[in-house]
Amino acid sequence: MSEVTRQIELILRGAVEVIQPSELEAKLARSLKEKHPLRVKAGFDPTAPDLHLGHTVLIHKLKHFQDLGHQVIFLIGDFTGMIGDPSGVSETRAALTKAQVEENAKTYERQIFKILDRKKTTVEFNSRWMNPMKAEAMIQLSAHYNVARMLEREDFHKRYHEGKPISIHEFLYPLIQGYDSVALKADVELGGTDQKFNLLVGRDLQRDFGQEAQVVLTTPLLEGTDGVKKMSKSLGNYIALEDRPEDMFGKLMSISDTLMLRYYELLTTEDLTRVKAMHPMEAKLALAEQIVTRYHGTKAANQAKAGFQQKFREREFPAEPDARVTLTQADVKNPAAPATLLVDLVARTGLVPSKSEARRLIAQGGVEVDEEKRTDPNASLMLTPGHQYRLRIGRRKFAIVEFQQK
RNA sequence: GGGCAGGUACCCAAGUGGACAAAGGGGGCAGACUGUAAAUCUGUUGCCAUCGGCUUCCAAGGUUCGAAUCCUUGCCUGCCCA
Repeated sequence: MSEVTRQIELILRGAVEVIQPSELEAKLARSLKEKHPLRVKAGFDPTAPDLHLGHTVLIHKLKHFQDLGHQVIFLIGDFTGMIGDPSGVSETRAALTKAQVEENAKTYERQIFKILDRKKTTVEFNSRWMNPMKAEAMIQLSAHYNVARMLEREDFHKRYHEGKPISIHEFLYPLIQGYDSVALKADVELGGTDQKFNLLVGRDLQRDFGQEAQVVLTTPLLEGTDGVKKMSKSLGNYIALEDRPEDMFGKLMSISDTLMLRYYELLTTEDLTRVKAMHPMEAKLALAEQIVTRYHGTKAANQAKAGFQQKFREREFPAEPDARVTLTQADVKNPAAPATLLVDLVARTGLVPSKSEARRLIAQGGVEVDEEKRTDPNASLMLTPGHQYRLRIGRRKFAIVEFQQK
C-alpha cells in the first residue's frame, strides 16, 4: 500500500464527501514528494462559549490530518462571528458583539487542545485580515460572487421562497469564509455537511484569486440529544465539552439506543458489531464513561458513573444535593409548632422557576420528602429542628432542607 | 416611493368587541411503563393566591361599561408595482 493510499484511507474514514477525490490524491502525492505538509483549515464560529460533541467529529478529523503530518489551521471566525452564520438556520441569526466574540474565542482555544496537539496546531483569527480590510476592498471582494449563486444555497433559497427575510450581511458570510481560504492559502478545508456551500465558495474564490482550489471534505452532523436535530447550542440539545462530568454522563445516558450507536460510530473507534452485541444499557454506560474520561479524566468519570448509578438507577439520594436550604425561626409562623407549606419549601430551593410550578409538581406527584411522595399542594410540613429533610423535586433534582431552632 | 398582507404565550398557529390566561400542534415538565432510557399513554405548561386576584396578545396613545379583537401614530416583516 502506498503512503498516499494509506493517508487517503484515514482521511476518508467517517467523511461524507470529498470534492474532488482526484485533487486530494494529487495534493497528497505532491505534498509527500516535496515534503510540504498540506495546509488544512477548519473554521469555527464562536457563537457560544463552549464546544460540544458535535464539533468534535470535525476536530477528530483534523487530528487525523495532524497525525499524518499535515499543517492544521484552526480558524476562529471572530470576525465572521459578528455576522452570524446563516447556514442551516431558517431565520436570521443574531449577530454577536465584538466583546462577546472575543470572550468566546478564548474558550475555544482552550478546549480544542483536549483533542489536538497544541504544538502542531496553528490557531488563526480571521479578524487578522478582515479588520484591516477597507470598505473598498470589501466591495471588490463581493464582486467576485453573485446573488443568483448565493440563492442557490438551500437555506437562502428556502427562505427566499417562503418570504422570510434575508439580510444582505448574511451574503457576506460565505464570501468572507471563502476569502479566509484565500488568505490562508488552504489546501484542504473541512466542515460539516451544512457547510458545503460555504466551502465551495472558497474553491471559487481561490481560483478567482489565482490559487489552486482547496479540496473540500465534509463530515457528518452529529444529532443532538433529542436524536433528531443536529446538535447545536441554539437548539439546546447539546453536550458541551465543558459540561460538568455528572451532567455529561447524565446527558449521554438519556439518549436513545439508536442515537447511542450513532455516537459510537462518530465519536469513538469502537467496533460497532461488538457494541451491538452488548446489553444496550451496558453499552450506554461504557460510552458515557469513555467520553467523560476523554474530557475530564478517569477519576471524574468514575465519580460521575457512581453518582449516576446512585441517583438514577437505585433512585437513591445523591451524595451532593443540587441545593441546600436552611430555615430559621424567621421562616415559620408559629415557633412553638414550626411548620412550613410544602410549596414554599420547594420554591425556596430555587430548583423550580416559580411557586406555581412547585404547586404543579407536587400535585402531579413529582415531589418526595424523605422518600415519601407528597401530592397535596396545600399541605404543611412539620419541622423537626436539626433533621435533614431530603427533597426529591422532579425526576432529577434533589435538595436538603434543615430547620434550625435558633 | 406606491399598493396589499401581517406582527398572538418557548416555537408554529387559531381567535377579529364580552363566555379569553387566550383553540390546536410542536417543544418542555410530571406521572405510569422501563434499562436512568427511547417509544407509548395520561396529566400539565403566565404569576400570586383558600374562594379569588394580578400582569399578558409588537409599542404608545384613543374609542368603549368592556379590546388580543375597533381607531390613530410609531416600529418591524413579507409580497406586488416603481
